[in-house]
Amino acid sequence: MSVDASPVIIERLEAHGIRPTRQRVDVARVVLDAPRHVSADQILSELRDAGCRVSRATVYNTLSLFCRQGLVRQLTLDPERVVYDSTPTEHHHFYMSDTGELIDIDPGAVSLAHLPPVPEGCEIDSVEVLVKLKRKV
Amino acid sequence: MSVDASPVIIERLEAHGIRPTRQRVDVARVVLDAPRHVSADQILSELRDAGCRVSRATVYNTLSLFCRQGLVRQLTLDPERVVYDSTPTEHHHFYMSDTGELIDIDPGAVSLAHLPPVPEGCEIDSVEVLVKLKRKV
DNA sequence: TTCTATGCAAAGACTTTGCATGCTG
DNA sequence: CAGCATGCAAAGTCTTTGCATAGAA
Repeated sequence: MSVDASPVIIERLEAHGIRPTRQRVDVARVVLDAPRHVSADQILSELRDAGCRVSRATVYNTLSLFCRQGLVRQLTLDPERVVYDSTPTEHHHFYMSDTGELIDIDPGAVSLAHLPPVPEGCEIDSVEVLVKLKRKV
Repeated sequence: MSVDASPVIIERLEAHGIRPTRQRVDVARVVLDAPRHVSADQILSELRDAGCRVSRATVYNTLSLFCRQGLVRQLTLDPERVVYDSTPTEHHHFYMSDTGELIDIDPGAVSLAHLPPVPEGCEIDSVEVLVKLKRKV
């Protein structure tokens, strides 16, 4: 049920050590085609709507595989809205608390002037800034 | 089963429009006594260990009430670790991804030099910085 | 007394797992 | 052919809900 051979996507999966099966390519096409933030269920619906035969379990398994291999990142800003981010590199977010909508912020657009000393024996892995927004009244 | 009258806690609940029942005071004593980050289940265990009679449902209800009334904040940095933060005012965190341990960072200790323009029709509600840490090798 | 809170168990959402079948290399 | 991926349904986790009882003002 592959709509498109998607050589770019296949290469990208292989580059991350992921064997490009039909279902994985289908999931990748939904998640990776553009920078976006999608839930597992949303991915399943989009795939089903597109006529792809994929089971729920496979979507979950595939997403966690993609996470492990660094293709996507899991974001949990709200327990009700676990979402996969197709931009796996460090960046920041605007977050609309009411709608759950997320907008990426380029890491270059934010600069941190100070940070407190890091606890003993640790080093910084990443710094993420979350800007929560509300509608102007 | 109130171990202690806890007048300070009772006043604090009342100041937030919360009627100070025994169970609520018990939950508050666990969560609010010091700055900490605890899960619902952890709270229930601590209460049970202390000999308090509280049901799981009441812990959940009480926590969501405390959230609504601005006494605590819910943090979800990891879908596996939803946690309540007893410091409801804006601040930042160090996060040990491996253990889930959280350390508060005073808002004064971080300064953001730049932020990109906020989307049309919105204004900033809060800015949160999350510094993920890993063990130094 | 009247209204709200509590407790229990059942229901619910979301995610993972076990195992047989099918596909990939 | 050997091994990994998939699908389905069942099991798990965490959280919420419904309703009768108990408690607070």
